[in-house]
Amino acid sequence: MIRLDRRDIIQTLLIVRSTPVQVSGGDLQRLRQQNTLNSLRVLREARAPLTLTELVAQTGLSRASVGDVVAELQQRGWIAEVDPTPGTLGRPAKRYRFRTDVGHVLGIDIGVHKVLAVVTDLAGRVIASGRVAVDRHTARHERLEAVWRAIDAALVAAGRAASDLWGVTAGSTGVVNREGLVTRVHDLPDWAGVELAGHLGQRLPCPITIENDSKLAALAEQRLGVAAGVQDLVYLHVGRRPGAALILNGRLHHGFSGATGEVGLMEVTGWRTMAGHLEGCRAAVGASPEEAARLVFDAARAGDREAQAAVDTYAHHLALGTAAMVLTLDPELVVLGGGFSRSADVLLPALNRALEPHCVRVPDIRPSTLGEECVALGGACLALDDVDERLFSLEGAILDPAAPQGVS
Amino acid sequence: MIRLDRRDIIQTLLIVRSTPVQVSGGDLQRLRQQNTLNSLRVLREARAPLTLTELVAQTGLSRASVGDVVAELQQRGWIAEVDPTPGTLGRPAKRYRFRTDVGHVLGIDIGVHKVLAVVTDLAGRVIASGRVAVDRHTARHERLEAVWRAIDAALVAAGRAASDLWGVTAGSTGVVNREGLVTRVHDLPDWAGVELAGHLGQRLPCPITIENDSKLAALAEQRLGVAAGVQDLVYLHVGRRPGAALILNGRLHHGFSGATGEVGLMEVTGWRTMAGHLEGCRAAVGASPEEAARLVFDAARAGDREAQAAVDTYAHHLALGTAAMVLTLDPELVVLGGGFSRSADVLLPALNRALEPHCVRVPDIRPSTLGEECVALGGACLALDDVDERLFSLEGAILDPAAPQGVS
DNA sequence: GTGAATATCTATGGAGCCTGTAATAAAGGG
DNA sequence: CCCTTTATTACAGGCTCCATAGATATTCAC
Repeated sequence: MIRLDRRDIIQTLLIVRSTPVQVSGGDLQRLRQQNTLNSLRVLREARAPLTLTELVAQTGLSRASVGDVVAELQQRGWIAEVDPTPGTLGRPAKRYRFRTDVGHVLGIDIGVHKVLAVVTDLAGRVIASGRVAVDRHTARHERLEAVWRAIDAALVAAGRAASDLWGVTAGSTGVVNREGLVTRVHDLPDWAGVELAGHLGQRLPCPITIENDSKLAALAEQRLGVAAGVQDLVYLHVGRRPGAALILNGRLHHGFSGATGEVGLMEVTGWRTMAGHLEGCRAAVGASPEEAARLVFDAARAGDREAQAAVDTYAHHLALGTAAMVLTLDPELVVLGGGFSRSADVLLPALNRALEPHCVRVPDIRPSTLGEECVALGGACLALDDVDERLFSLEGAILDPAAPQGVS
Repeated sequence: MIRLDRRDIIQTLLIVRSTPVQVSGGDLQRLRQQNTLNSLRVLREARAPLTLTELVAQTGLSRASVGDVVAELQQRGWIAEVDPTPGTLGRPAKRYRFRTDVGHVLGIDIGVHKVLAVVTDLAGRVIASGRVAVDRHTARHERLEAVWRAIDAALVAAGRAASDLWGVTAGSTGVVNREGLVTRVHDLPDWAGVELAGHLGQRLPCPITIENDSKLAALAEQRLGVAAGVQDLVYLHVGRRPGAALILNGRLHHGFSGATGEVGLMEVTGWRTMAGHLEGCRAAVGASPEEAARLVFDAARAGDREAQAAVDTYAHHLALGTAAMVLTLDPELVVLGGGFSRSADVLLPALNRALEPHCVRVPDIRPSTLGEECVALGGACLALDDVDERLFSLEGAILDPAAPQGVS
């Protein structure tokens, strides 16, 4: 993850405070700015366009002030007037809505088999996407070329230019450190050390964040998927090489060097070799490694005893690493994502049974509801988080939607 | 973790919240309140008393406004004037300091062998403490009685009454859930299910929080001890029954049911029985279980091969559980606390060696610098955090130090 | 000891923002 | 066409902040 913000550590005589000093009072114009941003936020989070009266109720300001604020927001282009709804008693009130189309963000999934770029508006709605197929043997420069093709396709389909983007987040396999550098990769031999942020920055004039793909998938599930609103969760990527990502206290946990959720590196868990139990099954004979697992899950579902035993063995090993994380973190929820989660109807009960003996309280386990776009969507979520922070912080407030890139 | 505040409950019954959305702008008086709190915070976190000019520089307000604000704060009793420092050029400026003595908090450690209560001022300085010895066989009501004796002793020594307390946090062994109930205890047979918050609330008219003891120790290390300022850390309680607590993103991680850091429950780690490797040593023959470990560490330090092997075995098991947490969370630091940490000179290198093969990056490991008061100190820290939140949030701002319990 | 230099404090005027109230405008129903 | 209901507009009043200028207190140089 890039964008290292080093908060000052304020020391009192004895105590190191957890909350840094933030100056947020001040000028009268500051107050107006705060009220403006507050109104904008209320409008942004409302499901439907709001009338001034509704806005008055929700912001606590007087009608006159809200009127002023709304006029300024409209003039600056942040909000738009909507046709008043007829059929109400009395004089119909003007309605205003947040203009979700004044800015866009880009989420990119740079995977082993595909590159996917999605363009969303400020509400997180997907406007368009671009997809380019690659494979394990695609060289680094070709993969980077594919990234640009996917981005261009998505932008063209969305009818937008790179200058319309307010933020970009790309997800990559491998460990991504605080500086946005990909430090360790298993799947792609020449991918380690790639300078993604710098590369993308050559043509994308906005803040760029690089993050691990599983982490972005976890974020997507927490924002848009099956874990909506859950504060503490473990995202389990189940596939040939399982992995994990954590949402703690509602935020993505990045770790000191980016290497979180790597419990599978411990030999006792058997995560490195556990897929072999599935591939060695009779039900998988002759199939490619990618297809083997699905065949075995299908066979297990159909009642094949050997396949069921293989699934149980796989689940047993998966449970070892999962239990370590669950016992450490006591999350509310475990989300099953990744390729094998499509066979969650077979895998989930097996995992539940295997976790039982280890855990004090087996958390709720749910299969992912997002498809293979989850990483790109999570990238868009993270970029939108960043936009939000810039937009609603008084310090770096974006006053004019025309030039949002000007951070701080 | 609980926050018992009867006034809160009454208000909730009476007041129907009109605005679900959090409002933070608003009135002109609100702006003044914000500026006042801001100035108070700057004064509170300054190392030395400040002049008006310095305050002007740090708050960004004009001299006139700061003058007003300071006059009000002084009149309300939050700050005090200090004798001007002579020897400066020009007219000497008045200096003001935050009055750390207007409020106090209480941190309580309800342990197996002792009950310790510390009274601190608002800067976290320990004013007085009270200590009562108990043991494993002390019955529940006797232990609760001991808690009151420790509290009373600390209050008497501090020259304060219960009504002077702005917050109380008690640390207890066992798992403490979100409601503040002690749900699972190993050491004390009749302690599970004790209603600590309700019990303490009978005579302490302020917000009361109950938390697990290791968690409070971790917090103390992050605020006052060896981990000052570290955002992500694993606190390892090494003793006959090892445990762990986590600070993530600068905050105590409580977990969904409070059972975090329980990786030792997995049989493969061997945490439940690993102390036996030390106690079985020749160096420990005849010693009580409490003393055995220290004797073995001493022998290992002196060169006893058998003792060194026992320490290595202990460290090997400790490393298994620690590696699971480190690989999961990728913390910046691991803090060694608990009884055995006094022999950190022997244990720490052994643990480091044992972690090496498991971890990608072995985090920094440091022994605790706080003594056995760490749990009570951590309690005071948590209570102070809560005071801070009430003090500096606009919603529940404490306007008058005379009656701080009245939140909002 | 006296005056210059420096920095703080005190007081006043002006501007901006929010609030509340009264008057005006716009729709639907009878 | 008039009445009811609701939204908008206009204006006075109060509060807070800022800028400026003059008064005050201390140190330093001679």
